[in-house]
Amino acid sequence: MGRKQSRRPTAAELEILGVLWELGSGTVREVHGRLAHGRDLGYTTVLKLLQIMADKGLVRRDESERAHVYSARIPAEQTQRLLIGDLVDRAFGGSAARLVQQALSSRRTTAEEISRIRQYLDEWEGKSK
Amino acid sequence: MGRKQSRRPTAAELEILGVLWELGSGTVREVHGRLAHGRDLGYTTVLKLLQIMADKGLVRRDESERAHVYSARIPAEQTQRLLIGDLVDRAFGGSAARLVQQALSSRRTTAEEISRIRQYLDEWEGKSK
DNA sequence: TTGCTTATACGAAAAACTTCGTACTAACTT
DNA sequence: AAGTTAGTACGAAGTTTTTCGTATAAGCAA
Repeated sequence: MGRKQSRRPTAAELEILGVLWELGSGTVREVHGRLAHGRDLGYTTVLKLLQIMADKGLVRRDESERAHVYSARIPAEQTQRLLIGDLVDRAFGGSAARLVQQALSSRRTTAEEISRIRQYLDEWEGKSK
Repeated sequence: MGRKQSRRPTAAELEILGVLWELGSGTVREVHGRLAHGRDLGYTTVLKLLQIMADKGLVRRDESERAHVYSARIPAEQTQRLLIGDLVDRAFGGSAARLVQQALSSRRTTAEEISRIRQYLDEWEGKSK
């Protein structure tokens, strides 16, 4: 039953959260469908993981239908911040700028994304001034 | 002996890599010194980890002196890209821009860092045009 | 009803990661 | 030489995470 949350989700948990953030909510079958695409991943594996996550408080479970419906209990943003903070501390010597630099150079980034990032920067500077 | 590399380093491995990236190279004692600061972390734990990492190909080992000297085999940048790619895929639906947005909003970012980021963006756009 | 399909529950094996103790050895020190 | 110090090697226990098999039950179909 509901334990404390707020610790970093594990790799597998994060994958599931990713699906739930995208879908909004989903049954085990739906989540499994997304995840087990090319991969060989058992149905009950996903089920068990979701049960564990429900226990930890990472997901909410709606049991009103036979096939339970799960949804993320923590908004994507909160978890993302946690993960970024972790990564910045552990791999980037605390510098967010360096992370951003690597993020830009490591991925194909569209012009549209670039301009969106500029927009964030503008907003950000506006706020802090 | 030398196995395939390029898989994601674990949490503990990343900590050690961080020290090695900073120092350039170091003995077990030196790495342990940095890591076991306030913490209670055994000397042989670090030794074993470095041995494992050498086996995996994550670090290079110079055995010419009695106290072996280790150094990271993979540059920080490459590992950072790997980690970011992973995170973007698993937690940001593939959008680097969203990661950047969160990075900016989740950390105290100095004006200097902001301008450095703008610089990257300029360079980036220059290159891709 | 009887059987088939599709669910959940849950124990527990398997795998991955972390930690350390003990054995052994080389190099100093006295 | 004998003892002490500082190092590596490595097995293995401890822990956490991941995976799945088997049991069971609900619902549907004939």
